[in-house]
Amino acid sequence: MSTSAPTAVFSALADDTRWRILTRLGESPASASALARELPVSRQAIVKHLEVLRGAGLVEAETHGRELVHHALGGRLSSLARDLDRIAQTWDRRLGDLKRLAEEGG
Amino acid sequence: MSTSAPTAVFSALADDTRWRILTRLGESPASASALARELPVSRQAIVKHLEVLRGAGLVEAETHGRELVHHALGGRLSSLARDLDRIAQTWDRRLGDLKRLAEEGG
DNA sequence: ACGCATTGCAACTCGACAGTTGCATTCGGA
DNA sequence: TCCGAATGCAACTGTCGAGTTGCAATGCGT
Repeated sequence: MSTSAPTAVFSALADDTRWRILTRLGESPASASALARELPVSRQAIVKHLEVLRGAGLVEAETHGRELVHHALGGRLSSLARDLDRIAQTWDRRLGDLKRLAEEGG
Repeated sequence: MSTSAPTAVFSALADDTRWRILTRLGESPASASALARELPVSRQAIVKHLEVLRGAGLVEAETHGRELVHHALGGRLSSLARDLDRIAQTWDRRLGDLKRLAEEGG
């Protein structure tokens, strides 16, 4: 069970440029060079970001002619969403219990 | 609408020590000194992490006697979860559309 | 076959931040 | 009142990662 630390995915999502790339790929697939033309960073920077995103399971690549086309994957994100929601509810429940105890029982 | 970049919250969640602190506070509230006794880092490190977490709306502090007791807040996390799930579904839907187009329509 | 665009590899810079240590301060309890 | 434990502030170190530039290699289209 368990919810081991999702910090790896979080780090992948924690960079602004990387987030722009990721959401951009959510609109439609694109190659590194294409992204470099749209965003204000070098192609190499984009390539590194794509490696990180792919390593985190947020992006998948596919060779298309001589281009490497990347697209965003929702799976990892939605499973993360489920985990977070579960954790959040646990916290709030526990906190509610404590507050109730403090008011009643003292 | 829009879902502006949630990278701020992500950065707050992207550190292992910070994640340990946060989930620990999800179990039960605690002061910085108490956390420093449980975790293998100095109190000052913990304090800085708590500031970051509080800045991200993930933690709230409350003075209790001479102690500053912190507890985890689920709200920010569950709203993030909702956003992520929505985004993920959009990606997968768009990707599905593209795949269908490629197969049918050529 | 040839040229242009694409990808890939490598070295380098620079700033942000996690973590530490030391010291001052404040405040509750015996 | 006095001691111990808690917080707060400040300076410093070291590492990690985002971004750049330059060059080599590969492959599609004409």
